[in-house]
Amino acid sequence: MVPKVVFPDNKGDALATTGKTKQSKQSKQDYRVVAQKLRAQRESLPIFSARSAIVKQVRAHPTVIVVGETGSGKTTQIPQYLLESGFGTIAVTQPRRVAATSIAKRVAEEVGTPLGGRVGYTIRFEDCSSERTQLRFCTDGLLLREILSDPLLRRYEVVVLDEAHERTLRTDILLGMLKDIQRERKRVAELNQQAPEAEEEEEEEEWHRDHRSHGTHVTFDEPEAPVAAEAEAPAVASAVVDSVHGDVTGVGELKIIVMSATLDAERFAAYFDAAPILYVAGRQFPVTTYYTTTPQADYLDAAHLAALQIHTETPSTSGDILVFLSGQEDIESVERLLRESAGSFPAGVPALLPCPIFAALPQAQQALVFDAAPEFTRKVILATNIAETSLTIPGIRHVIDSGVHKARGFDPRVGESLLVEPVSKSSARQRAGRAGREAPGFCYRLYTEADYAQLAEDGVPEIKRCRLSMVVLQLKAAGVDDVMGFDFMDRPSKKALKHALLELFALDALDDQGALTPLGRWMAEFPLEPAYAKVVYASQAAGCTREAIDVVALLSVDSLFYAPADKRDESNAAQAVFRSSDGDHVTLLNLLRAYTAVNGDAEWCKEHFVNRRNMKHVLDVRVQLNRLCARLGLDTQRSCGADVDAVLRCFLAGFFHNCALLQPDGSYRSLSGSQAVHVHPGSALFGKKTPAIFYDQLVFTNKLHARGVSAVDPLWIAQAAPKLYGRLSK
DNA sequence: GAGCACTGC
Repeated sequence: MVPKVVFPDNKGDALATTGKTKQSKQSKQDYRVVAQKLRAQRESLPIFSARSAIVKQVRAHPTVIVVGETGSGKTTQIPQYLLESGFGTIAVTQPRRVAATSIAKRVAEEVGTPLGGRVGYTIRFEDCSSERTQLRFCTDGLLLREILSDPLLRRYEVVVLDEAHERTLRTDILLGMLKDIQRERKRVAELNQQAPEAEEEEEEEEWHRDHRSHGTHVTFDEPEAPVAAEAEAPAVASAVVDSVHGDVTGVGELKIIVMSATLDAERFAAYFDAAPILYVAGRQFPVTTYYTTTPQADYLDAAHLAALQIHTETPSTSGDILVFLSGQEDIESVERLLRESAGSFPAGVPALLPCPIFAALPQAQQALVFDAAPEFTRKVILATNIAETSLTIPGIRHVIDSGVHKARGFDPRVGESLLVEPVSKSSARQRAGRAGREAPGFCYRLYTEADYAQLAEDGVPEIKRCRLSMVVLQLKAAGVDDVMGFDFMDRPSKKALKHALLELFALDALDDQGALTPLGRWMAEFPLEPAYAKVVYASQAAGCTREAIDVVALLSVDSLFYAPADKRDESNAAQAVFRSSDGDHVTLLNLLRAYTAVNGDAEWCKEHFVNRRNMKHVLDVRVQLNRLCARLGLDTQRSCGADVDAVLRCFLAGFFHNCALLQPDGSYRSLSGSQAVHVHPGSALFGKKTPAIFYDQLVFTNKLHARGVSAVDPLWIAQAAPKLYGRLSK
C-alpha cells in the first residue's frame, strides 16, 4: 500500500519505494512550521509537566501503567516523549481503526515529519509506514497478527497498549501475550549479555527446561522471516542462538505501557508484577448530573419527555442533546415521538431536529449528525453506544442516558445472545462525559440514584462473554500449547475454553491431543472465525473456491442491505431481485455479482438500498483472502459457476453443528441441541418451508434466531458429519 | 408474521 501524507503537497509516494524521501526543502520547512506552531499547545497540556517523570519511570521499570482522563494528551504525548528520549521503535495500539489513523496524523504533524516517515500507522488494508518508522500506531488486532509472524515482536522496543480499560477481546489477548513476550525477551536479553563469554552446552540444556510450558514452538515458513535455519551455521561468530527462537542476537527487553482512562489501574499493576501507576490529570469540563426521583417504566417515553423538557427550558443556543438508547428500534421509536411533538411547538419555540445514528446506518446518513443545525434549530442526536467511544459529536451539552445498552453474551450451553442490559457505572460516567467536551454540561439519567448505586463498577470483559474458538486457535498458533493454563488477566470459564477446544477438534484444527494440526496451522493464517477458514479450505476440493471466498467476504460485513423504517416496503421490493430460494448465502452472492456488474455505482446502491461503503469493505476482504489463499497454494479461480450447491456443501464442512430440520408443525429444531430455532425475519428463507437448513449465526434476542440461513439436502449434512448425523442418510 | 449493540484481523 502506498503511504499517504496529510499535506497537500504530497511527496509521500517517495516513501513507498525506498524510504529515502526526496522532499524539497520547501516542504520539509512546511512540516517544521506546523510542528513549531503546535509546540506551544503541546507544552500547555496537563501532561507536559510530568514529561521527565514519565520517561524516568519507563526507563526504570519493564511495565508502567498510565491513568489519564480524556483530554490529558496521554495518547499523543507519551509516545513522543519516548521518541525524543531515544527509545527504539515504538508500537501504540488502538482498539479502533479511525483512532489509529487520526492520532498518527496528529502526532506526525506535531513531530514535524510526513506521515509514513518517522511516524506512521498500520491498519488492515492500509499500511502508511516505512522502514524509517519509529513510532507506529496500529490497531490491536494488527499487532496480534504480527505476533504470529514475529513471536517476540523483536522489531519493537516499546509497546503501548492504549484504551486498555475497554477490555476488548484483543486487548485481553494482547495483555497475556505481551506479558509472555516480555518474560521471554528478558530471558533472551540476559542470554545476549552472557554471549561474549559463551561456552555453554549445559546452560543451553537449562534454557530448554526453563522454557515456558508451551513446549514446541511452531515456526513459520515465510522465506523472509529472520529465523535461522537449523542446518545453517550462524553467519557471525558471536551470533546468539536460542533453542526456541533461533538467532536472537540484539533482541533486548520489551517495555510495556498500559494506558487506561479509568481508575481500575491497580488490577493492571497487579497483573504486571506491581508495575508503577502514573496518574495524569485530564481536561474535562464539569458535568452536572440529574437522576429521576422514581424509576421510569418506559425509558423511551422518558427519553422523549426529557428531550422536550430540556429543549423548552434551556435556550437552544445552550448546545445540542445526545440521547443514549439501546438500538435501532429504540432510536426509531423516539425519533417518531419527537417528530410528532415537534410539529405542535408553540410559535417562538425553536425547532427540534432528531438525528439518528447507529452502526448499520449508511455513511451518508451518519454524517448528518456532524452537520450544523439550521438556524433556530436544535439537534437531538439519538445514538447507540457508537457515540460512547467510537465517535465524538461536537456541540453536545446535554446528555440523556437511558441506562441500558445491548450486550453480546455467550454461554457454551445456550449459545450467543444479544440482550438489553443495564450499563456499568464506568459506562454511565463515559456517557455523561460526552456533555463536557467543550463547556460545562448536563447529564440526565433516566434512573434513580439508588439504581445507579446498584450498577456494576465496570462491564464484563469481552473475553468472558464471547465465543473463543478463534482466540484459542490464535493462541495455539502463537505457541501457547496449554491454553487452560494461559495467564489471562480475566480468565474465561473452563467451559467456554473447552467448548472452543472441542469445536476446533471437530473442525480438524486440533488433534485428539489438543495439538495444532497442519490444517489448524493453515486456518490460523486467516483473519476469519475458524469455521469460515474451514469452508475456504473445503472449497478447493469441491471446486468452488472463488464462490466460497466471495460468500465468506460478504459474511464478514454486517448490514449490506439497509431498510429505513419509513421505506421498508420500497427497500424490500428493490432487494427482491437478489433473493434466492436457496437462501441468504446465494442471495449475497447474487448481490455481489450485480454490484460488480455495475461497478459499484453509487446511484445503483441507493436505488437498491445497498450499503456501498460496506460493499467496498467486502471487496477489500476478498482481495486479502485471495492473496492469502494464493500464498498458501490454493487455486483461487476454481469456480463452480451456477452450481451453487457445491458452495452450500462447503459451508456444511464448517457449520455442520448449525443445522435444523423442519418439524411437522412448520417450526425448526436444531439437529445438535433439539432447540426451537426461528428463521430471522430478515432472511430470504423467512416464512419458507424447506426440509433442512443451516445457518451461520444463532443469536438469542427474544427468541433463538437463525441468521444467514440456506436450504440444504439432509443427505449433505450426513455426508459432512457422518459420525454425528449419519442417520440422516438412511 | 415480524427484527438486526459495537469493534477488529
